Amino acid sequence: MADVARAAGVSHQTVSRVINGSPNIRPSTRERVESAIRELGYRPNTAARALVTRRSSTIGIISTGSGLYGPNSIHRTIEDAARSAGWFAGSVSLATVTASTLTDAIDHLLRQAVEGIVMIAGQVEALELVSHQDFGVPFVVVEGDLSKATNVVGVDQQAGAYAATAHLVELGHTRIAHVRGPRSWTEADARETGWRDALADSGLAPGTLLHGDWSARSGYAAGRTLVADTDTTAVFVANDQMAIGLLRAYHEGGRPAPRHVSVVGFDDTPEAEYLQPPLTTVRQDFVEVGRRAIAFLDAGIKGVEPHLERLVSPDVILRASTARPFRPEATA
Amino acid sequence: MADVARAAGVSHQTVSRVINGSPNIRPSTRERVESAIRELGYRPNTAARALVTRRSSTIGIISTGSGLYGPNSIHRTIEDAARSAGWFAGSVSLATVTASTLTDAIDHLLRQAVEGIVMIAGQVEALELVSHQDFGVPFVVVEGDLSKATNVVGVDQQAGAYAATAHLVELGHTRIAHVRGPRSWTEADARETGWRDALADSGLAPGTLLHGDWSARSGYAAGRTLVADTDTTAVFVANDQMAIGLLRAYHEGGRPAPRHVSVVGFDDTPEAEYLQPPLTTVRQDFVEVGRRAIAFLDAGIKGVEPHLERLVSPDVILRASTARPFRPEATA
DNA sequence: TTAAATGGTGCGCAATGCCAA
DNA sequence: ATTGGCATTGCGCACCATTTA
Repeated sequence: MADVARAAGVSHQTVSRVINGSPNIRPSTRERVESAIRELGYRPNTAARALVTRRSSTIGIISTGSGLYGPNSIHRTIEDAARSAGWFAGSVSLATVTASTLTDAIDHLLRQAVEGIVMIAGQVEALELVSHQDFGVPFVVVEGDLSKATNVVGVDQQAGAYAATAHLVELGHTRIAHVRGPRSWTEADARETGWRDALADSGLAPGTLLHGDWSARSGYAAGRTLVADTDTTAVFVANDQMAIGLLRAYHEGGRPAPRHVSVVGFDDTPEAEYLQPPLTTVRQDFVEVGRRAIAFLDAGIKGVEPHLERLVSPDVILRASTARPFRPEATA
Repeated sequence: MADVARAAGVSHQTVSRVINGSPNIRPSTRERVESAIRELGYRPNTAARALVTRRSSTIGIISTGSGLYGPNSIHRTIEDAARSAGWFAGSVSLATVTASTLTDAIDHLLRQAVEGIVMIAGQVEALELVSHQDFGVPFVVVEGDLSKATNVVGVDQQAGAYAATAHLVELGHTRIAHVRGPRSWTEADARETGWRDALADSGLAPGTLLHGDWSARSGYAAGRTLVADTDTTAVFVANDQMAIGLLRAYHEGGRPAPRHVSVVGFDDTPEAEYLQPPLTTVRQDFVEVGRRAIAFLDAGIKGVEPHLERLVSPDVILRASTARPFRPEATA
């Protein structure tokens, strides 16, 4: 900075003013300083600035559930939203979520003096661990459960599940099963609740409930079980990956969708449209979720109230994996 | 730090020595200082340290091709490897790669005084843009082309494609088509070359070559074209997502795999095993790629020669989407 | 006594904010 | 209304002083 000041014939202080857009600078001076900056290829030293301002302009992102479509997509959009808002985003991806890995991750970020943390996690353990602590910086949880933590931003899972189930009901299905996500995920709980509520509101009894782990493998296992139950004519699966496995199990079992079973997924992964059959699923607007996560964090850091809804509403995307129930007696 | 020194009854210098693991500290003193650190919840100020050491301990990751399985997976493993190696990883995800978005991204990172940059990009434009410049910090390209840039780490795409094609040849296929990735991606080029070489080495003429864009949609389009050509009995598809679309097109066309066509993908996404039929594909060891990327960056930063292979060898995973060619005349 | 081990002092890193010119 | 000077931020290093074997 001293070099720039010398080149422009001003004090280093004036250079600082130009950089920070102070209003009280004569245009000619500003011009001189700016051209000196350009010529010298000068870049302000972030460390020095952080030291004196006590602001790092950095936020941390903790992401869990790597490999899954949803968390991954959200991670990207949050990074992007952070950069647009002028933050430097540092991230930590956790393969497994335990008290110790999570604590380490938070510690890693806090050491870097992040001004806020966004955690993408739906596991109950993670939520409980962070909700009882104060890290000294704003903390926003994405895809968690509103009832389990305070600063949550995400998609209205329950509404999405409700709409997906309602779609199956409208088609005329009366025995609608659900393959849910793992026990410890709040999203899995919310989707199950949506399914349950939609059935109750239609006067239907809950169908079979099976547990998966989000993987195609577990969806396949669930499908193997369900395919034997010919009373069940529709399945709401908690994510697209499991739906892939389930579709295959039904196909193998000689009862392919949508003729023998209607299937709805959740996520709308890019390939959902090209599965056999194309998958009816629930689309979540991850870009909007990312934007809101950063908006909430921003508000927390600035200490103001954010005026934004916490939950984004998802949409059901209709495709060929759902149809009216097949009634052998009707066609016979 | 002054507080810690006071609490432990030593000078701030001694505290600094303890934190940085200086050998010349009496165990009892070290113990006193450490407990003071714990009690006060003291965390060294990264900015101050960076200022004086002129080292940020931060590296930058630029990732392109978000949404694709490969780049996403690699991103995670690099982040993880970086943290294990003591680096703070900041990342920038680029939705589109142009000279300006890439320059912005690099600038964003350089402003944070990153000590090195890892770029996950296979697009020729990106490689060309960075290979003619010196950013003042080590720069490693992941998944690029060894011939296009110097510091490249990745999977041996060509070998993987060669093995995949050779597998089809061994099964007895003689007309083997290829659905490649977009024109501007070096990985797409390498996979095409591997396909071409394997055919040439077997004395076979190249089959039909179609271009896709990595999406299931484009694979579906390619499949619609290929399914009409009954001479082609096998297709090597440059990634699993396109293979999904292609499988569907063949299914719709009444020529399902593996009976009428053998299909090999590339990536081994988690759901590949549960497609209809389960997809034979090429698995890449992303964890190893991430580790090596950081190892190379580390070496570059320390100014030493890395003693590691740049390319990781992939494996062909055999599943049900490939089989011996179907010969109507033989069964008739 | 010498040599090794340990602790203390003050400066400088690169920026910003306040106050004075 | 502009511009400059001085103090300040938290830490590490060079250097010096002191204790211990």
